[in-house]
Amino acid sequence: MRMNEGVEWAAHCCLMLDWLDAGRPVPTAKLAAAFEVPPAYLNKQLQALVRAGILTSTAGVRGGFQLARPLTKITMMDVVAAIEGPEEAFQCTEIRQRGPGVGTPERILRTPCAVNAAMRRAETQWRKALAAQTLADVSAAVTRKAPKVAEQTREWYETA
Amino acid sequence: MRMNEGVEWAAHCCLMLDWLDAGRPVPTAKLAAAFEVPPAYLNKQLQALVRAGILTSTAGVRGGFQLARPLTKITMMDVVAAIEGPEEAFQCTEIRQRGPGVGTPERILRTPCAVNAAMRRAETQWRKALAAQTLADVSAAVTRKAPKVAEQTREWYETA
DNA sequence: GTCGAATTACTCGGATATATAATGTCCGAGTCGGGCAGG
DNA sequence: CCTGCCCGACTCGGACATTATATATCCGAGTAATTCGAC
Repeated sequence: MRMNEGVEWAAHCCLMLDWLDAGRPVPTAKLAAAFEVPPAYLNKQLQALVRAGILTSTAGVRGGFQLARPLTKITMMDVVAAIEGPEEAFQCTEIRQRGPGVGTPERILRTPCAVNAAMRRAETQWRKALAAQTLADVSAAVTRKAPKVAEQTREWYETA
Repeated sequence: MRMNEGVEWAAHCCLMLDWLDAGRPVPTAKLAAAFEVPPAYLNKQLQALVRAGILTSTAGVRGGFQLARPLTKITMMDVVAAIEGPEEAFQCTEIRQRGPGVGTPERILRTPCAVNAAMRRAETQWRKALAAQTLADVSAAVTRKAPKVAEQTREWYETA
């Protein structure tokens, strides 16, 4: 069970877009250069963020990606869901009711699978923790340790 | 990010081993028949449970698998860790420090990655929720809805 | 009848294929900006 | 000098390879029960 690498990329890209505060779209190539990741593959992840409504995309010469809303309105859960999809990590296949059954199918279907319930309980905690943290919180944590990060990022962006 | 199907199998097998209360090892073939899953592949998952110290295995004619300790001493976290391995789902690759850097490497290495920290916080909640639930709890939840499950399971096992 | 050793069938365990998903690449459609001609 | 149109380059977007992981299978090593023979 490994999470897609794209989640990390997506989160960092959102932060960078906020720090740049470019006022205009930032192309994939710039972001890819900043993190040394394959541009085309990063583009694919950014597309997913657009579909999720986190970013907006602009085509054409000075095109690229922009934040669709402020970081305070984007949770870690939003980012993860955008890249990983909405489905749960644990997928109950109801093996309990297969085979030379224990109990009648009817009764089994009425009661939920306890293993599944336990898994969902844990996963709900995970999702709640992710939803409780906005990208603004994360950005603030970075700024606390490295106050000049936004300024330095802008500086690099304008020179490169 | 999908969890291995083997986790579901492993959890249900542990429950069944407890319900059977056979007093002797139960072979893979029986468990596989009960759930209609590929025997050889199930065997692989059970091996992982043995390596994790959740089950004990016995070779030979009347061999098979047994619980190494009571269900009260086995948490959902144990089962997940046995199948999925110990590593975290989110793996920080430190992309922030790659590329035409923002800030000096030295300073960056001193401060932890805030994105990673946020992810770990969520994942810790998940792990805590899993560790808080023992298989005994899960078994109790099943028994509450279907009190005869253990009896029926034994009955099936002895006839088949 | 009892004991012991060889045999045999059964089971685990890991090495080996196959299917599926994640990662990475490529090319076309669309669009914005700039250049150029005409007024 | 200003305005409108055309051209071209840039960017996104999705279709297409490639690699890694999960799923599934197979066969050998080892063991315990059973059988057979000897005492």
